[in-house]
Amino acid sequence: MYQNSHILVEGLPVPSYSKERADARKNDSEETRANIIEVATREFSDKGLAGARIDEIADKTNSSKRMIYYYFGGKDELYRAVLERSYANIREREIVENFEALPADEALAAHVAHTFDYHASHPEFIRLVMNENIHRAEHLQHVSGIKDRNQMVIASLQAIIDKGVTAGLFRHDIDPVDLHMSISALCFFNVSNRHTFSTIFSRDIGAPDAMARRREQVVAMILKSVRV
Amino acid sequence: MYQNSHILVEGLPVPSYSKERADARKNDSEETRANIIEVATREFSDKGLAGARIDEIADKTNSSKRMIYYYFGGKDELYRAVLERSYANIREREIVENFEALPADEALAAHVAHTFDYHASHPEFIRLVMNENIHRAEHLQHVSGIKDRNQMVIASLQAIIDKGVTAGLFRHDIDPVDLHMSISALCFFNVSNRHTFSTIFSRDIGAPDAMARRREQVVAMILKSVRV
Amino acid sequence: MYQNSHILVEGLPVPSYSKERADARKNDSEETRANIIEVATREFSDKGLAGARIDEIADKTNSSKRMIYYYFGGKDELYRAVLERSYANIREREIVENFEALPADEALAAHVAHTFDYHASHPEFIRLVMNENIHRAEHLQHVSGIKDRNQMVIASLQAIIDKGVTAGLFRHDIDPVDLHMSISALCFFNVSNRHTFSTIFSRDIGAPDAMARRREQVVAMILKSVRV
Amino acid sequence: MYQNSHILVEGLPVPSYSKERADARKNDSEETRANIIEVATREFSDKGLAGARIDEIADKTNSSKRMIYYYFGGKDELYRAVLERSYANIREREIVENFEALPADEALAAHVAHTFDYHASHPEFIRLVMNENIHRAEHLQHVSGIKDRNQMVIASLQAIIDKGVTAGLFRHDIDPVDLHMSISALCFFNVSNRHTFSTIFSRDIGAPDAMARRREQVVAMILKSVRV
DNA sequence: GATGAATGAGTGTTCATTCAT
DNA sequence: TATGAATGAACACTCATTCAT
Repeated sequence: MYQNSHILVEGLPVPSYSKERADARKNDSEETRANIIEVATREFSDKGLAGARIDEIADKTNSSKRMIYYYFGGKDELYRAVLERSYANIREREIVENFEALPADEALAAHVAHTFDYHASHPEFIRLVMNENIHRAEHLQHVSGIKDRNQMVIASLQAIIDKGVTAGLFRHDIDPVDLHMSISALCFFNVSNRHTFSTIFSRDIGAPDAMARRREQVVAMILKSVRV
Repeated sequence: MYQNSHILVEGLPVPSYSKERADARKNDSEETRANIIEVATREFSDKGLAGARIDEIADKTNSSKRMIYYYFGGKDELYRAVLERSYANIREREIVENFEALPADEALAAHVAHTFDYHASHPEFIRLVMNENIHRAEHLQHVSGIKDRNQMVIASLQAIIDKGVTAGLFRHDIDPVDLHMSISALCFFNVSNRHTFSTIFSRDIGAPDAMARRREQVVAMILKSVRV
Repeated sequence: MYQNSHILVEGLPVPSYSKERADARKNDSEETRANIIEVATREFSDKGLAGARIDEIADKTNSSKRMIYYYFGGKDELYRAVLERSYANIREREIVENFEALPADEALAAHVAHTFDYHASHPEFIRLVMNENIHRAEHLQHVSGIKDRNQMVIASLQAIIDKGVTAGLFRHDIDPVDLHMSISALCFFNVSNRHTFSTIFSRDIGAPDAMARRREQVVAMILKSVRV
Repeated sequence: MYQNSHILVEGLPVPSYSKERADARKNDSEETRANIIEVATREFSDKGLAGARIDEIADKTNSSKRMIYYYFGGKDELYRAVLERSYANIREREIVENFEALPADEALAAHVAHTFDYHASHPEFIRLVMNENIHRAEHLQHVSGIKDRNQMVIASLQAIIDKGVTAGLFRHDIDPVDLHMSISALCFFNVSNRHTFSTIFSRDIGAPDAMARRREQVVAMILKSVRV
C-alpha cells in the first residue's frame, strides 16, 4: 500500500530534478513515519506499552529500528504518537457527522448508532484507551489537541439536546458530558470487555449478530434515558 | 477458603502440641501465599502482566522472590492466582446480596447501586479485568470455577426480572445476560475510563460527589430501560 | 526391591522388641542410603554432576531431600558415594572370575568377553566414568580403595600372560596394564560413543546383534595382539 | 570457512572504500563469532553443557554476553555451533590425508598414526564428544553435514582395504566401519579416559613418552587385526 | 529420623537504546 | 538516511543448601 503510492509518485513526470528529489524524500519520510505508526498501533494495542517490543515493531515495519529512534526518539514517544493519531482519527470521523436536518431523537439515535459502529470497527483504539487508563492517562496528558477536539462532540450533543428540549421530546436536565459518558460506556464495553465477558458467559458478545442486537438495545436505552 | 480454615482452627481447642504446631506452620504458609497475592494484585493491576516486575513484587512482600516461585511456579501462574482470587472475591460479595423481600424495581435498583459501589471500591479489580481483555482473556480461560460462580448473578437477575414481569412492572422481553451487560458497562466505565475521560473533559469523574451523582443516573437508566 | 526386603524383615519373628526396633531402624537407614545412591546413580549418569538436580533426585527417592544432606552432606559427596559404589561393583564382579583351569588363550578370551559384557550391561557406569574424565577425575581421587581393588585385575591378567608365555602361546613383552588398556578401550567405546557413532554412521552400534558381532571382533583383536 | 574469505579479501585489491569498509565490518563480526566459539569450545569441553557458564564464557571473550545471544541465540545453540565447528575441523584434517602412493599396510599404519595424533592433540574435541554422548547425541542430530563429511573417512578406509586385499596383505572380510570403530576406540581411549585410568593405575597415560609408546602399540594392533 | 518452608547467590535471557560506518 | 553490531542494565527463573519444628 505504501510502496504502491510511492511508486506512483516516482512514475509521474516532475518539473525539476531537485524538486523531485525533495518531494520524493519528504514523501518517503512521511510514509516511513506513517508505516511505523500503523505497525506500532497494532503492537501497542495488542500487547500494551510494556508488552510491545521495539524489535518486533521494527521487524514488521518497512524500515528499521534505527528509524524509529530517528523519527520518534524512543518507545514512549512512539507510543504517544500512536495515541495522538488514534484519538485524532476518532474525532475526524465524528466531525464528518451531520445530523442537523433530522429531528432530535432521530439525530441522537443516529449519533449513538454511529458511535457504536465506530467502537465496533476500531477495537485497536479501544485497547489503546484501556492501556492508557491502566497507565492512569499519564501519556495522554502529554498529547496536545486532545481536549479541543473533544469539545466538538459535546457541542454537537448539546445542539441535539437543545433541539429535543425545544421540541418537548427530551428532559430539560440533561448534561451533555453525562450523556456522552453513558453513550461511551455502553458502546465501549462490548468491545473492551468482549473477551472476559464472552469467556465467563460462554457467548461471543463480539459476534456480528450479537453486536447488531446489542446496537439496537444501546440506542433504545439512550433514547429512553433522555425522553421526558 | 484459606481464611476460613484459619478461623476455625483459631477458635477450637487444640488436642496436642504437635497438632497445633502443624497448624501454625500451615497458617504461616497460607499467610505467605495470601500476602504475595495481595501485593501481586496491586502490582499487576497497576502495571499489567508485562509491566509488573517479579523483583518489585517480592520486595513489597513479607517474603522473597524465591517463595513466589516456590508457591506459584512463575509470573504467569502468579497472575492467574491473582485473577482467580479477584474474581472469587467479587462473586462472594454478590452472593451475600439478599433482595428477596423487596419489590422488583427496588431490588433491581439496590442491585445496580451495589454493583456500582463494588466497582467504585475495587478499582484494582477493574484494572485487572482491563488487562485481561488486552490479553484476550487467555489467562482467564485457565482459571477454573469462573463460569459457575457467575451463573449466580444471572440467576439472581432472572429472579428479579420474573418478579417484575409478574408484577407488571417490567417488560417481558428482558434477557438477564443483556441486562447484566448493561449494568456492568455503566458501572465499569466510570472506573475503567476514569483517567482518559477525566483528562479529556477536565473533570474528575472519579471524585466522590461525581460518583454519587453518576450512581443515581446509572440506577435511573437501568430502571427506565426495563420498565414497561 | 528395597521395600520388599524391608517387608520381609518386618514379617519375621524377632527375639525382642528393642532389638527389632534397632535392626529395623538400621535396616531402614541402609535401605534409604542404598535407595538414594541408586536413584542418584541414574541421575548423575544421565545428566552429569552439573546437570543432575538434587530436587529431582530427592523426588525419585523413597525419602526426602533432607535425607540426602543428612546421609551424604551435599551434592558432591553424594556424587562421590555414587562413584565409589559403581567402581566397587565392577571390581566385585571381576573378583568372581576364575579362569585358572583354562588354557591361557581361552582364559584371556573369556576375560575379554566378560569385560565386554559387563560394559554392555552397565552403561550408567560408563557414563559416570566419562563424566569423571570430563572433570579430570578430581572426585575419583577422593574415593578410597579404588587403586587397591584395581590391582587385582592387573594381577589376574599377569597370571594369564605368564601362563601364555610359558605355554609359548603369547609374546613375552606384554605389559598387563597396556593389555588392560586395550581391552578397556575396545569394550568401552561401543557403549561410551554409542550415540555419536550411531548418529554419524546411521547404524545403531548398541543394538544386540551389532554388540554380539562386535564382541567376537574385540576378542579376536585382543588375542591376535598377544599371540607370538 | 570464515578465515578463508578473510584471507581472500585481504589478499585482493579492493575496488572502493565502501566495499572495503563493508568487508572490514563483516570481518569484525566474523572474528567476534570465531572468538566466541573458540572460548566456548574450551568452556563446554571443560565443564560440559550444564556446567559451563554463559557469564564465564562472555568474560573470557573479547565481546560481551549480549553478543553471544545476538549471534547464537542461546546456550544450546552456541553449544551446537561449537560442536559443528569441532566436527568440521576433524574432517577437514582427514581430507588433507593422501596416502595413495603408499602400499596398503603402510597407508593404514599412517592413517592410524595420524588419527592417534589428531586425538592426542585435540583433547577438547574428545571431551566434547564424551559430553555429547552423555546427552545421547541429541544436539549432534541437529548439526547438519555431519554424516556427509564422515562418509569420506569410510571411503578412504575402503580404498586402503581394497588395495590391501588385492595385494594379498589383508583379510577379505573387513568392514570399513568396523575398522574405523576399532581405530577410533583405541585412539579415543587414551585421551578420553586419561584421568580415571591414570588415577587408578598411578601412571600418567597421557604423558608424551607414554603416548609415543601407545601409538606404536595401537598401530601394531590394528595391522595385526587386518592381516591375513 | 523426617518434613515443608525458606533463602541468597547465581544463571540464562531480554530489553531499549546507541555506536560506527 | 540507513544498517548491522554492540551494550549494560534489568529480568524471569533456578539452584544447592539450611532452618524450624
